[in-house]
Amino acid sequence: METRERILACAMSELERTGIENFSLRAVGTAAGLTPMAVYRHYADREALLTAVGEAAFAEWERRIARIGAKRPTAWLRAAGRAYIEFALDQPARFEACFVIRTDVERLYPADFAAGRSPVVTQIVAKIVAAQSAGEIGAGDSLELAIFFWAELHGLAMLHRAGRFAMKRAAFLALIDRAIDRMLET
Amino acid sequence: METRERILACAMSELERTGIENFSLRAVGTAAGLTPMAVYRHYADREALLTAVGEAAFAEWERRIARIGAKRPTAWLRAAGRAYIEFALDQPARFEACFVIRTDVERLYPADFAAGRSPVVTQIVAKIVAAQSAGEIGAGDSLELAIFFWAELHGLAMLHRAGRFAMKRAAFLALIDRAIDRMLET
DNA sequence: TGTACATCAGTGAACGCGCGTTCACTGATGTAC
DNA sequence: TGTACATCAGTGAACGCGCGTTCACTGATGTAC
Repeated sequence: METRERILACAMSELERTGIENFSLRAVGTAAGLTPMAVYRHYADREALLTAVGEAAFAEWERRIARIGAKRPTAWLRAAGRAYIEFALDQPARFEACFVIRTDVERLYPADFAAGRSPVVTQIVAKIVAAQSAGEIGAGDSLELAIFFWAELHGLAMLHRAGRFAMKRAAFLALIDRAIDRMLET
Repeated sequence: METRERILACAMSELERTGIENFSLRAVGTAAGLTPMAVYRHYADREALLTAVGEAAFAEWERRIARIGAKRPTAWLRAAGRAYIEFALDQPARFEACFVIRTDVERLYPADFAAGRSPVVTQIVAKIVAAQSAGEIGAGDSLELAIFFWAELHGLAMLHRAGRFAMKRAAFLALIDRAIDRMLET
């Protein structure tokens, strides 16, 4: 059904336009060239639509990670960190849907990650272990290092979203690179 | 004016109860034992009330920092990091008002911090410089180290808020302590 | 090939809700003479 | 000491708004015989 996907696409762009707190099912319908009520033909209600949006956003995030070509563990980690920030800068509402909003499907630290239920975190941990074996980064619980790595980037992204950085994009990305360098050099 | 302060106190607790996205001037008025309209006698509008709430929240944050007794720079930094997380855990809406919401008064990196316009960040930078002089932490741009320090804690707090940690308070605080240790040991 | 019927995407009016805000007002308290 | 008046905190009704959702419906398309 083509309409269903058009509604989803409009929902994504509405989300980027207005932010989650002003996300309106009616506006999505109108944006899709439909009566607001037609949306109900394809999604049970507002919440079902938001769930679909969240899943699509997460798929985009995983695509960004899959695109990373770097082979060396530290190079891969650098690229992944940068990808996280670029996702936050370029598609803030999708980023928010993935990493800021509470849902019922998010994976929990430490159990879900230790069990490999998050493909991305599992990759991060694997790269950290590989880098440790190669003596490129210091010792330490790899899962814990992964969450600290994630947290620092998440914090920088969130502070940026909160308007705390008066820097152009390039300067901010350079700052990010230095943050990653510092984390990996230990 | 006693009523004005009662309204502000009710606004704070309403904010903690409902979150910023459901914050309602009418509910505040009712909570204060007044007609919603009476609020207008004391605050120009919803936005003015929210601004007052933000200022009060920030004052509470500064009070938490002022309470730190530690003298050694690294001990002070540890205490400050822990205070940040405890603020986030104990008073999430106040934390959000201080560090998540965009306002027009937030200080910007790097200019405002370099100019000392944020008392807390200025203290953090001073402690980092002192710790560096004492050879307790490694070299590096002290302002940049301060923002990285802040960012990692902020990220951990935000991920916790997003429901990513399945840990009891004590275990989470222990994790925070290890994160701080790691940052300071470089 | 033509007719009868089922399916189903989309419509349009209407609902109740909570919101921020306005407005004219009441009624107690304080002040001036 | 008593009266007239101003001040001002608080009231209550009403406004318009956008929201999610319901409901009975229309009308095009596909299918069965």
